[in-house]
Amino acid sequence: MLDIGFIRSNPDLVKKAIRSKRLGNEDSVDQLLEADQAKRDLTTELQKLQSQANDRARQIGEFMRAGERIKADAIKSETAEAKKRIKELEQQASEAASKVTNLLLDIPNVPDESVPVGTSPDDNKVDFESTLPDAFSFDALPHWDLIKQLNIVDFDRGAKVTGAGFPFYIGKGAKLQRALISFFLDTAVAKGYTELQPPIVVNEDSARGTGQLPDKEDMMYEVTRDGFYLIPTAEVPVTNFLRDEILDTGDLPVKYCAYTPCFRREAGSYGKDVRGLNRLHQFDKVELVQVVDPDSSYDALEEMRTDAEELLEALGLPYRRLLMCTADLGFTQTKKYDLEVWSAAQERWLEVSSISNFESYQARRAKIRHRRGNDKPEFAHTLNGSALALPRIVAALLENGQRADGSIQLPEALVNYTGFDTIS
RNA sequence: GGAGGGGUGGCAGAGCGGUUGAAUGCACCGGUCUUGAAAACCGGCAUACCUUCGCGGGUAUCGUGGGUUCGAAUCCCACCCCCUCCGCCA
Repeated sequence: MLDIGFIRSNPDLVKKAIRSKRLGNEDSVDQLLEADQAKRDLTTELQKLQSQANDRARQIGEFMRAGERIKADAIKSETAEAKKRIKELEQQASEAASKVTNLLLDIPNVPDESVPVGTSPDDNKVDFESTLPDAFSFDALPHWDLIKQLNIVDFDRGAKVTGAGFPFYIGKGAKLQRALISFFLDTAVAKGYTELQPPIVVNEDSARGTGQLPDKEDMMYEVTRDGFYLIPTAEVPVTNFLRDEILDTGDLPVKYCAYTPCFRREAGSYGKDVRGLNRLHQFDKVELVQVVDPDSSYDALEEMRTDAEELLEALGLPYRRLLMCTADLGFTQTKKYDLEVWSAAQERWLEVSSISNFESYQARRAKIRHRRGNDKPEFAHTLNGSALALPRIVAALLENGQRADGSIQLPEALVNYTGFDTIS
C-alpha cells in the first residue's frame, strides 16, 4: 500500500495514477481522505479520554498507598461514565482504522515517470527485439506435437492423476527441466544472489504480505484445513522471508534466488493460450528477489532485467523486451519489463519473465524496513523477476531447436547440465 | 496425534496488580581519556499512531484476541506459535 501521508499531500497524483493504470476507483481517494480525517478525529478524542483515565488511575494509586481510601473511592466513582465512553470510542476508532486500511488496499501503486502512459497492451513499448531466425525449410511443428513424438511430456496421464495443466515430464524432458533449474540457479548465485529453498505453501499473513490477499485469492490453491495457500510464485515466500524485520541499510541490497514449483488456478483461461506448455496449473520457475535501498531500486530493476536477459542469450533464444505501459502494470508495480521469447512454430511471443519494481508498496504491507545508522526505520524497496519460468522456455527450445528429422538441438550452455545435446 | 514446558526490547534475562515502556548484562551509537586502539568512565539507544510550525506533549503495544479491575507484562478465558518427551514417518 501507499503511505497515507503521501496520499494526503498528493491526492491528485494518486488519482492520476489510478486513471492511467485503469485499476481501482478514483473516488476511493476522496473516500480515503475523508475516512482518514474521521479516524484521526476519533483517535485524538479517544486518546484525550485515555489520558484523563490514566491520570485518575494514578491518583487512586497514590491515595491507596497513602492510606486515603475515602479520597480514592471518590475518584473511583467518577470513572464509570468515562470508561463507557472510552469503550465506545475504541470501537469506533478501530472501525474507522480498518476502513482506512481497506480503502488504502484499494489504491494502486503510482507508476514511475519513465513508464509510458497507455490504455492497452498495444501501448507497451518494445524496447528490444532480437532478429528472428530464418523460416524453417521443413514443416515446423508446435511444441505440443514435438513433445508427443519425443515422449518427453505426458499431459494425458497428468490429467488422469491430477487434472488438466498438471503434466508429467518424462526421461529427457524431466532431465531438461532439472538442467534448466540448475543452470538458472547457478547463474544467479554466480551473480551474488543467495539461493533459498522456500516452503511452497504459505500462511495467510504471507499471502497478504505480498498482496495475493485479499484480492487475488482466486489465483491460488488453498489447503483450507490448515489455512495454507500453495504459492503462485516464489516471490511470496521469498519476499516474506524478511517480513516484519528491520535491516541495517548497510546490509542492503539483499538478493535472493529461489527455484520453486508454482501453482495457479488460472480460472477462465482457454484456447491457444493454454495449449501444450503455454499455460499450466503447476510449473517450475526460478525467481529473483531483491530488497534494496530506496535510492537504488531503479538501478536494481535494470540489473535484474539484465540478469534475466543474459539467460535468454545464453540459451540462444530470440526474445524481445517490453517496457509495460501504465495500463499493463499490476496493482502493486511502479515499473515493469516483460521478456518474451519467440516461439518459432507457433509464431508468437511467449512471456517468460516479468521484472518489477514495487518501491515501498509491498514493503509497507509486509513491514520490511531498513535503518540508516540511528535514524528512524524506513521502508525498503522490493523487486522481483523471473529468471526464468520454465515451461515456455522449454516450448521455445523445442520449437526453435527442431530439425527436419524431428529431433531437437539443445543449446551449448545446457549440455553441461543435461549431459546430452540432442533430444530424439 | 498424546503429555509436559515456554512465548518480555537487536540478543540474553528480571519483573509483589499501582511513576514498569519495562531492572540488569551484552551488542550498538555519541563523548571523555589515549599518539592510535583497547580498557575504563559518562550519556544515549523499541515500534506505531495522535497532536504541535518547532521544542515538546499524549496514546497504544510485554505471542494474538477477549475478560476482570479505578488500574494488568503481572489475574481469568480462548486461540496461535516454539521447545522437550512419546507415537507415527521421508
